[in-house]
Amino acid sequence: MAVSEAEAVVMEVLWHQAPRSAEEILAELGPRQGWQEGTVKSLLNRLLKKKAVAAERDGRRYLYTPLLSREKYVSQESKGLLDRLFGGRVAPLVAHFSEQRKLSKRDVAELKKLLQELDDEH
Amino acid sequence: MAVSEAEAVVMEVLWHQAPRSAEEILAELGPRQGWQEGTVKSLLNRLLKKKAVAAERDGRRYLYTPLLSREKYVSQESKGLLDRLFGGRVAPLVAHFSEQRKLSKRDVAELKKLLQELDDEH
DNA sequence: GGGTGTTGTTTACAAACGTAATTGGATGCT
DNA sequence: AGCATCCAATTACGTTTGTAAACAACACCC
Repeated sequence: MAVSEAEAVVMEVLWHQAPRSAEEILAELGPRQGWQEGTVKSLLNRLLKKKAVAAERDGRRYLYTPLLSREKYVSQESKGLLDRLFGGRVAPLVAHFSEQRKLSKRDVAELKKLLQELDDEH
Repeated sequence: MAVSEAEAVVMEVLWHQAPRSAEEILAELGPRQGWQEGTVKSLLNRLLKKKAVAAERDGRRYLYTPLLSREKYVSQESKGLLDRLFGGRVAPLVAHFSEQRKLSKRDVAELKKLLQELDDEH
């Protein structure tokens, strides 16, 4: 089953560092998202049910670890958008951002380097 | 309010050609999506409520036209993904696809051309 | 050993979504 | 005028999502 947007926020915390307790996650997300304890607990349980995280007992509490990798999640999301909106092709996506003036100097430089490196792998 | 995924499928039909009647839309989506008449009608009504399409009477029926442009929709969706997953920057997105081997020869060629043209506008 | 705190589990509830059936109003046929 | 037909509008219903409160289990202190 799909990881929802709010759930993904919790995943980000775990991708950044794991394993972590619910309390630690709340400490980070409470302020940032204005979430209550119950909210984080619920999201963690849904993620457990979806097999996106694992819980390992640590005394009175649990420590949570991602089972779904960020790479995999990002791939799914990105491919979804690419397929739905750009016919599955990357160049039109970039062209879109270019037209929207969303390409920074830095982006352009990095893209050139990337393409260069692709060439170099002969 | 946000246009949902199923609603976006209807929008695609209208972006491709408009104005169109509910019947025409159903003729296209019924087979492709396995949707019943009521489904398409409901989606059209939700899109009306969200001001994403307009309806103009044509005798006994309505003709629907997009109010939300595809450009705008694509921009919102793309920016959302970019911000959520790639820190709002394009180069990491492309790098991701590159790592996933999702860059075709054609993509690479087009990207080079695009970057070239960006340079040319001095 | 009974209250108190701490952490996890279950339940709640409104909004959005996917999917559709039902109802209702206008049009036309007989 | 009465009935069938064709659309659109309303209502329905199960699921997912966002957000959280209520409840339960266990450990600790006095």
